[in-house]
Amino acid sequence: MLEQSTADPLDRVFAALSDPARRGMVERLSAGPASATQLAADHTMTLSAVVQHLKVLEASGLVTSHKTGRVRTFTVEPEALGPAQRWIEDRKRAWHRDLDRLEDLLRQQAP
Amino acid sequence: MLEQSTADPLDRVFAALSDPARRGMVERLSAGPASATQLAADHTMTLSAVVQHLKVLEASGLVTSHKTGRVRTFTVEPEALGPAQRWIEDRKRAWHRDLDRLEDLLRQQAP
DNA sequence: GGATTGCTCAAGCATTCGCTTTAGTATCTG
DNA sequence: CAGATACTAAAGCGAATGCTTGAGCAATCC
Repeated sequence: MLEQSTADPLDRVFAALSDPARRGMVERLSAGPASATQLAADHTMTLSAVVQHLKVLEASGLVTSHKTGRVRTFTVEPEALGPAQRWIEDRKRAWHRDLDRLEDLLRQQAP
Repeated sequence: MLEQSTADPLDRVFAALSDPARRGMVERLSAGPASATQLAADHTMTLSAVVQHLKVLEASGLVTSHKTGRVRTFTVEPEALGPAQRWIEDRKRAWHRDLDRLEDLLRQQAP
């Protein structure tokens, strides 16, 4: 059994995106796949730290990776953004629905 | 001078959304404003804890609040979701752009 | 075969997070 | 005025985060 932790995938996606370094890596990867060392070149921190960030991204599903020889190549997985995007859109929709209902009430109250 | 911390607003919005309790509060507030105690009723944790979550949400700009008498009322601020939504959409766009470019290359290579 | 490269693993450490408990301070209610 | 109510502020604590350093190991280069 793969210990997949009980957390909502949304938790992991939003948490992954809350770090500027990780967002940077996703941005970089949206322009095409890259290796860990290539990704590390953009940052001042250790390769070790970069790899740890990449693990967080992979755990969230935002990127996948496969190893060929000694280099591990990372690819962005835009599908994983879907739930987050949908959650945000749902909030906006719900809010507008509420606004409209309020307007109706006001219109009835003071016609 | 208001000590506003140097973090990117995106950091704070995504971080705020990474907690299910806080997302729950935003969902609740999308249906209309509510007080701290009303919001606390939905959760098993202390009012104190709920208030701390609400502070995080307010610091991110996702909600605002104003106090009348002894009750503080919270309102959702859907505008604050804009940057996050845009960031996500930009990623998807960038990725598709890259895909298209790749297809072009393949088409040229093997016509 | 020996050095270099690209990553992996584990330990350690300071900081931040998510909570609780405790102790207030206004505000409203009877 | 005596509660009860609605929050506020602060201290404390265990767990999670974001790093670093150091040590290793397989793939590649000369």
